[in-house]
Amino acid sequence: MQEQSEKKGRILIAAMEIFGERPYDQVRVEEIAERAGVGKGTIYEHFTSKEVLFSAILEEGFQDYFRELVAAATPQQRATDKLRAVFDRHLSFISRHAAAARIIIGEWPVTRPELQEAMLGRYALLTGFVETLLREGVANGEFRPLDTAVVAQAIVGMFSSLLIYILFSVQVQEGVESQAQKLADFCLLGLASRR
Amino acid sequence: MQEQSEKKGRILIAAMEIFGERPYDQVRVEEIAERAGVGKGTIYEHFTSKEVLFSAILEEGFQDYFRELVAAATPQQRATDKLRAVFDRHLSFISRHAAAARIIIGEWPVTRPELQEAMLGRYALLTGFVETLLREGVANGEFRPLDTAVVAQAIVGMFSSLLIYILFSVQVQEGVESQAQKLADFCLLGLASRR
DNA sequence: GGAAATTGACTGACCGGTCGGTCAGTCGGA
DNA sequence: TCCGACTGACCGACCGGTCAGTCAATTTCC
Repeated sequence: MQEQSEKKGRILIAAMEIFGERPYDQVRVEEIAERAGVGKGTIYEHFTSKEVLFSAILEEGFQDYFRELVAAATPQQRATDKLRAVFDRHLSFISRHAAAARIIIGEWPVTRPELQEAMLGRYALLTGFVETLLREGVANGEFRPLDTAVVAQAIVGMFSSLLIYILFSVQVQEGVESQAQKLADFCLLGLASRR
Repeated sequence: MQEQSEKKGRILIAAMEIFGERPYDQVRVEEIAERAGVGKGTIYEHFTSKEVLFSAILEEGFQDYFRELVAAATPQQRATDKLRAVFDRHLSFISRHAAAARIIIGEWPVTRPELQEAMLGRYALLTGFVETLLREGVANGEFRPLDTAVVAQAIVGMFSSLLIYILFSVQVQEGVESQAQKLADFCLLGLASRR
């Protein structure tokens, strides 16, 4: 039977959902198997351990996320627009993939030691990406001169505030889009070169 | 023996340290007992379960943190200075109490379901506090009119970026203080009322 | 002496990972 | 065309290790 990869996909999806719901130790492998409609043994056919499965999810989820952000920025001309588009896309991603987002973005500071290095690599990739946008803006005069590294980190930090907003719909009445736009506005004001 | 509370304190400290080092399930109660110089049973004299101990830490840690922020803001006159002082104090706190910070700030989006409500309460308290500073600034004209709720969340998000910076000393050469100052600058620029 | 505090050996639940068995599908030979 | 030996994906009952939490024994202090 050629279901192999199809089942592997189902396992990944189920695992993503469940790991997104509660922390690692509260997730039973058997439960993932059930949700994936698969025997427990089958999971070990594809992943050598629970932890390997978890880190596969992390990697896959992050790749999807990162790809989307990059794609959102690419078509734009001005750095300002790129940044705005990235904010939008970030928001859109976490709305569509709340579970994934919680894992790949929410776990930055908390990860298990074994995965820390990989996590930091991804974090650096993300801030690096934002930083290139900032540099671009500074280079062409859209933004004031600034410490791009620091601000890039700040922006990534704002991303996680949007994450929390989405996950828990913390107070605040209006829609989410306006939330993201306001964040972007606030951010861009801090960047703008005009006095 | 009246050591009760003294031992309880040692337990809390040890637990804080260890829970700060790695995730919940990788922490053995016995290990906490050892580090606290106490028998395992004694822990159960003070806390009915591992989870209760964990949530006690969360609460205690957050209270300390929050108190410090409030205290830092109080003596200042202008909202701008208050905000700056809060940034400083936040940084100072996470430098001094990395383990605690990792738990109380780093775990926002990831918490175990049972503790979620409490976590959200704390999160609301924190953003609420920042928001009052913003409102104050807006009221006396230091800041432009803005959606204080949104920006408050953004600022709390920036706090977590500083946390990651401290925890992992991600790239960036210069000292941490300047890091915090630059964040505050960036932030205040986005707030300033002057055109 | 004894009440209170402390302890750590012990127990039982729990769950990650294994492994022998099943069975659908394949294919060479009759 | 049919058969049956073979393959390997799939499964879930089971095993063994790991702790959280208990409690009888011990120590501490009055």
